Amino acid sequence: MSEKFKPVVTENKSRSERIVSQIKSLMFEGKLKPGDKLPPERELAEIMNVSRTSVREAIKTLSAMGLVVIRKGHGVFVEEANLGSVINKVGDALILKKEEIEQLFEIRKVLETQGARWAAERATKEERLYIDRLVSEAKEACQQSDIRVEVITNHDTIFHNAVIAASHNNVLGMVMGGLMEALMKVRAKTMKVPGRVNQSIIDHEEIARAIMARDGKKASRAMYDHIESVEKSIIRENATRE
Amino acid sequence: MSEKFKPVVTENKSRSERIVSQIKSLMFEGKLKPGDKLPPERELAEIMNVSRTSVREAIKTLSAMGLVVIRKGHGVFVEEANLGSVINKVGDALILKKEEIEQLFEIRKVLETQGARWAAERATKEERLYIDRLVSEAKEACQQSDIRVEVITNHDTIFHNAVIAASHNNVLGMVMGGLMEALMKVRAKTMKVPGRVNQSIIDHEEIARAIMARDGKKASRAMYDHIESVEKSIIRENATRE
DNA sequence: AACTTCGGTTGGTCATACCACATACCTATT
DNA sequence: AATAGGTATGTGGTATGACCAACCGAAGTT
Repeated sequence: MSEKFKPVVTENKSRSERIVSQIKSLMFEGKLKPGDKLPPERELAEIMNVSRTSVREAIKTLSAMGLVVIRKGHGVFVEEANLGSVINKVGDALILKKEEIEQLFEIRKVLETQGARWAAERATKEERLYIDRLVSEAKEACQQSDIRVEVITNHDTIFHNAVIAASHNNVLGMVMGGLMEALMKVRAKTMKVPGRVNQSIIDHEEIARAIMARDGKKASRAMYDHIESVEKSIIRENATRE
Repeated sequence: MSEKFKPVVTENKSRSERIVSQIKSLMFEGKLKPGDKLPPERELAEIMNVSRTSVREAIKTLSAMGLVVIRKGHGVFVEEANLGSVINKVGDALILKKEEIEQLFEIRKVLETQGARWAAERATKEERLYIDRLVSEAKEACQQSDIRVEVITNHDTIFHNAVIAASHNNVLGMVMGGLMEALMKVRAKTMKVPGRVNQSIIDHEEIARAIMARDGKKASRAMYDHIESVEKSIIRENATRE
């Protein structure tokens, strides 16, 4: 039999894919709003006339895309499909090759530098005070002898997030969130470099001062220096192993 | 029973999740490179001592994240991890709020401006010539009367991608790919604004000239002006509706 | 030589059973 | 009556085993 007798409309989509687009459509049309609970898998399978397997695979896909959240024993719930939820998932998917770490820092220098500038220019009084307090607390905590690395790492994350938040650009926060998550594995090690902790605190102090003074240019510059300093530590660390 | 008697290591991960991170680790360590073929599902299930179901759900997740591509009758193959693929799949359901669009453009100004600068400084001769040729072609195509909007929109995407690619920072490419995907829907409309097409071509020409001349500062500035010009068109368009 | 056929590999779907977690309700002990 | 404990039920998670559908390549046919 020759080629041309094959069915014309192939309908290439698999069943689970069709379920995915169907549910996405419902969300787009507003018939499924954030917070809504999807019918149980078994029920959904019956309604759509497919096996539970297919339904599960569809839901698994939607979950990986961040459009729904699965809660064992409760059900499947619709998530808000905003830029954030999507980009946040990106961190999971991002795998950093060693040569990409350098490029990531290039981006950080650009984005966080600008973020610090915006923070200095736009932060409310509360935000500025909060940032300042963060640094003070870290400085104190740092003087205790039994200080653990996790605490500092944690502070570092909070500090950077606070600055980004004060920049009043949510998209920036989302992007940085994704990138930092990807960098996490690498960064945990960084703080162990001798002197790194103290240097970071000093750097943060400088940045905070600039933001308090609402000096965008200075904040930007301080952030740049800080990131470059951290970068050198990480690159050096990573060069030793492998 | 008091809190402290709970098991210390909860190991919350489900089996499929564990398989996902296991495979991701292999990719991170370079033991699975793009193009590599994963063992068949049945085999994988046996190796890992789990059911085929779990393996399939794991692969489904990896696929949704864009880390692998599934080819029926062939097998599962490792893909290069790019941020765009994730967002790409969410596509229709993504809704950009107006304020997010503004913030997105703020980020674009920062990132693409820097990207243009890097492109001017780092592009190879071939890359520079390619960018230049792109603009020439678009200019010609633009003079035809029966020119369709899609063609120009397409050129615009290709041009911006080419500049980013010439910046020699892959991470930047991934981030921008994701962001632009999110902006797509909005942008398709922009080109319909009277005069927008011609203005874009002129802008691109200016950027290309600066890159050809390896003038980072000029390229950066030209890109900034271009994006700001596009932004105004989009904001104006979007303000009219809703 | 060109085409067809067929068997094996691999992902896709189905049906069923059972496990693990969460909640609400009910029971029995105090 | 108050509370600890169990139990029924609803929900997602996993395991089997069977079969379907796309693909490839080798063997067979014209």
